[in-house]
Amino acid sequence: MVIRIDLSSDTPIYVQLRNEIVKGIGKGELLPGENLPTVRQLSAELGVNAMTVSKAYQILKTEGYIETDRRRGAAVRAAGPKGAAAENGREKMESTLELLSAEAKLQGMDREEFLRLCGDAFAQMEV
Amino acid sequence: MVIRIDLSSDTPIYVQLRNEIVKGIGKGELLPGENLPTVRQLSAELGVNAMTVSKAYQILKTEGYIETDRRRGAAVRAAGPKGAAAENGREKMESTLELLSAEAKLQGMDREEFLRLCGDAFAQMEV
Amino acid sequence: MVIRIDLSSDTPIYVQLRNEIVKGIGKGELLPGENLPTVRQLSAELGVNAMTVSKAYQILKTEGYIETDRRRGAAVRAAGPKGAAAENGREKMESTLELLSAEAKLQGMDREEFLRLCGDAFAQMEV
Amino acid sequence: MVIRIDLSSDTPIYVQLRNEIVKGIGKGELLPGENLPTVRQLSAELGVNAMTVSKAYQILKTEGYIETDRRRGAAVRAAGPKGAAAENGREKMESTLELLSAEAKLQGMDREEFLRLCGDAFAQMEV
DNA sequence: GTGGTCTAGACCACC
DNA sequence: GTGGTCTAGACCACG
Repeated sequence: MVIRIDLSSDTPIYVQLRNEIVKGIGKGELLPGENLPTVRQLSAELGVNAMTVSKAYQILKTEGYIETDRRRGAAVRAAGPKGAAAENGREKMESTLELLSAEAKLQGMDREEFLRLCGDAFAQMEV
Repeated sequence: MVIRIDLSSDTPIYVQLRNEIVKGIGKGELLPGENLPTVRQLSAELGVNAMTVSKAYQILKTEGYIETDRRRGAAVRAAGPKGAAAENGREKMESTLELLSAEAKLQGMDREEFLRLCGDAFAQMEV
Repeated sequence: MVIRIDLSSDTPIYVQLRNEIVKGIGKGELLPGENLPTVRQLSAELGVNAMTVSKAYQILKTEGYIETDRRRGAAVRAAGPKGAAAENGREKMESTLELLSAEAKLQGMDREEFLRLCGDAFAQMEV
Repeated sequence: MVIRIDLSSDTPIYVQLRNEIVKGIGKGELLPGENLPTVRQLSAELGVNAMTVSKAYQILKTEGYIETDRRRGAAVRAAGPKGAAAENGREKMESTLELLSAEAKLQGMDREEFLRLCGDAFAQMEV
């Protein structure tokens, strides 16, 4: 799986990392039960601080996307995200979609075009 | 129009403000040409510093959502956002939707449900 | 002569006014000795405060572009701008051109293209 | 690189700073990838507030002249200014040149002299 | 140590 | 009265 980080972005690196991994799981590039690279591997590969990778993993763990086994390292959780995180996610998702809708409409997009964009995004998760 | 700010959020106040106002314009709660509250009014109402509000207005101005007439204060721009901001917005929007899709799918949502959510969000802009 | 003012611009209206009139004189749309509209006429025509127009005229007068006769109002000065203003203008002009050159180059323009742009601008003054 | 600020000028300090840095990049005094002084350094050196410097940097960032890496501070962007800023710049540049031409002509400059001035300015960017 | 955010309060230009 | 600018000083997130 390819992880792309933009060091000059304003979103923190550990958040970018978290997002990229969530996308990777969603797309099936990382399968349930599959191991993630170790913190050291990934930090070396991306040229970022190990603490940054560690922080991303920790968030993914609290959100229930991954679980860590002392012996095997981090692996994608089979059961999917925990209930609590999911509920929070729902509200946040609606709020984000509301903002996105507003921006889309004000750029002249109509309902059909916006939904096509949404559908295209979701389609990437179904391959 | 009601603006709700979460002082304990990790997203900066001026970004929250910017987002709320974009939503307000999108929903038609703020009509083209309509005046926004003055910087001082809004800052007093929200209990934040005037510079914070000013910063939000300046961003909205460079994005082309509003314009400021030295005589009347800030008002919603009739022409809509500038081309430049719109182009950047497209890529960002696709990236956000990709992440949202991944999160949605991993919470067990199927395509239909996700698109319904998207449609509901956009519907708020069409009232 | 047509004067176009952008009320939502960040450059003060009286400066825009001053600039437009200088351009007008340069282009020959306002001939030496020709009368300018009265402050009241112009302020009414543009829908701006009379004091704003007055301020622009005052600047043009100190710069030596126009002169005011109590009986005839303001008129384009035959002799052109005064020496002092001209000297100041020279330095300022060089500084502005330096900035413009930098911006041009960084946008990928080459010398030839930049000079063509400069030549085109000057050509408007020679019709 | 030497940065000179005129505290008594009517153009805001952060704009002067932005302009000086753009000139510096154009002249090659600041090379692509090279680091700019930190906000605190520069603010101390110039005797202005850190926020003022920060504001200048933020503008240069949105214009695409520099980028900030959370680890190393601000650095000159290799790719040059973003397309969006470049487009706006073109119109503004033509308008400025038009005004400059008028002023030049009214000071008695002829086409040849004006173009020499323009050429001299651009030459500084080609050393 | 870096930039980013926010505050409280002051002053100014513009209209 | 409006937004814009600047200050001095504090705190925080990030890495």
